[in-house]
Amino acid sequence: MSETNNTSSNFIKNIIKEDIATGKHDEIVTRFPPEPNGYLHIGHAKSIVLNFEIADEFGGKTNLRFDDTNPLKEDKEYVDSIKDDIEWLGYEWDGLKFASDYFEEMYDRAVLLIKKGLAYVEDMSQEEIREYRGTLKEPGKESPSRSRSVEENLDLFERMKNGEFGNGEKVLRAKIDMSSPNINMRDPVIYRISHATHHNTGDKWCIYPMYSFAHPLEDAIEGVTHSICTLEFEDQRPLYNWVVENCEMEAKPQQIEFARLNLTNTVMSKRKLKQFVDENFVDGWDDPRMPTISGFRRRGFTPESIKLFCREIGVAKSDNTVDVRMLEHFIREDLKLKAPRTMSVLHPLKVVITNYPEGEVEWLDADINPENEEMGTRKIPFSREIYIEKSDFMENPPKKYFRLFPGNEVRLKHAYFIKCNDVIKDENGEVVEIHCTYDPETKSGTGFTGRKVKGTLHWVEATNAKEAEFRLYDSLILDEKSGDDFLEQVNPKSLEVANGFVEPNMTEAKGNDKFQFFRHGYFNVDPKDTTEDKLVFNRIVELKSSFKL
RNA sequence: UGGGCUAUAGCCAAGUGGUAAGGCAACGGAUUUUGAUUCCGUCAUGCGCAGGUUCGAAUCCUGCUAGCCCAGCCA
Repeated sequence: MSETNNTSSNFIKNIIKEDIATGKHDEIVTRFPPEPNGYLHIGHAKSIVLNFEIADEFGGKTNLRFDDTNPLKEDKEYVDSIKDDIEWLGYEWDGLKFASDYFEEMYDRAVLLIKKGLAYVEDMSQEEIREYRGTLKEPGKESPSRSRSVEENLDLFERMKNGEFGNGEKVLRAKIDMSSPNINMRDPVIYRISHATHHNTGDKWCIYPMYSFAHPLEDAIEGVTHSICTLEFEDQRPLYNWVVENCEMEAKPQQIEFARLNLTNTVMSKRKLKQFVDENFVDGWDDPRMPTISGFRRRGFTPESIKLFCREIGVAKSDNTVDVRMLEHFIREDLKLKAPRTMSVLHPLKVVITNYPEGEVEWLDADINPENEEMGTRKIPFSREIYIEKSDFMENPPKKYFRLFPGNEVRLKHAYFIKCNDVIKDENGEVVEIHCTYDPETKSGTGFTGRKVKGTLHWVEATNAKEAEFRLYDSLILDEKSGDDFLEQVNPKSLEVANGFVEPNMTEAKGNDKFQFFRHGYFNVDPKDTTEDKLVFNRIVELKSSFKL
């Protein structure tokens, strides 16, 4: 993966370089630690790219570790989707781990803490614990349970494990400092009782470790050298270090926090995305409008484009909102040389070429990608009747309109010049057909230079055209400044469905094939809804355009 | 004075005492059988603000200001 080394440095790489230079570590170990309670999104991709490529760059390892310490929220379905998404991005993890693999050891470490007088079983209710915790500005109070003997704590904790108590009756707390200015240090809960079936360990356990206790242990057990997480965990770092230290872990992983990704016109929280799914604003977690990895995949984004984007946005500690147009830039960039060019008409308008012989069809040569000649050529039919784009004709055009209008001549891509002579309208005055004449002298490829035209139009020959559905996407969210009422910011026009035509050879297209439709943009064959008789195309991104009507 | 963190262009971001990289966006112009691509050019006398140290400060010091995070038996 040598493509990873062309990006500028960031503060995390600088820390690692320093750690290698000083001999603190010989080998770098990172991990990507998702909780299997939802689908991965583009923000996770930033973390995946960071963790995997940093280890790769410095010759280390990266584990995929599921942080499955809360059976109420987690599910194997998510484990599978997460693995799929990471593989699709093109990364291979070194170890496949589960926090639940370490439940036994975590339990032992908790017992160690109790023996050292650094943890105790709490009798108080959740409400009481909260009251005793104090507030942001006032210190907390010590619980009566805090002074329990080691023996009693040991006994109680074992009975917790054995299922003698119901949910919420007891918790295990670390004994740290109830008056700490950092609330995380005010005797945090490290084990709770939850009589629930775990996707991995079944009913073996009814007590589960909390994140703040489990995570540092998991990292230390795996020998993770740099535990990279997001900014909201910064306040937990003292607790993280406390756990590693007092549980007498051999490895001393270092937690480093970076700012999570925000995108304009996008919501990124799992809660909100889940709401879109549950309330049917979208078609599911992989709806092409969703910022999930699976949504981008179905939309037609390539792994490479997402990785290029993640490398380019950088890694820092300041809150940020990246312009989604930057992501769009990288998919255009990636597909430019890869995607075959083809012509499609999304909103058809029939054109009759009155001086072209009836019943005759000629097959024209067309290059598949003018920027990548190795892709070769294709044949496209041409005849007396074709379809052009509705927006490529105006009866009364404004200045600088280069397309078709009465009396004007334009080029049909790969074919001939045509000139508009007549406009046919229906009873409502709507244009339904255009009559043109063509000039045989102007055939593409013959080197005709007799006269010039300003516009070149795409088109599809009518009798051989294949019907297709086009899904034209716009952002799901109109304005990124959205609070709890973000549903009010939902774009009612995030999806427009058009029914039109594609070239006849497109019948061979398969799910996830990507094309550039001339003058429209890049499209992906929808892998779910495309059938033998109906092609469905998802618009990945439009071509840039300086044209304004 | 609860604690933690952040501040460099419209948006990201490098920069770690030697005179503001790069990308996106935008705007000019050339080429163009995609109003695309490509190419060329423009875009911070300035680094949240105010002082100070220094021959020299985005970088060091002092004091402010603004924004984000923290009171789950979630992660």
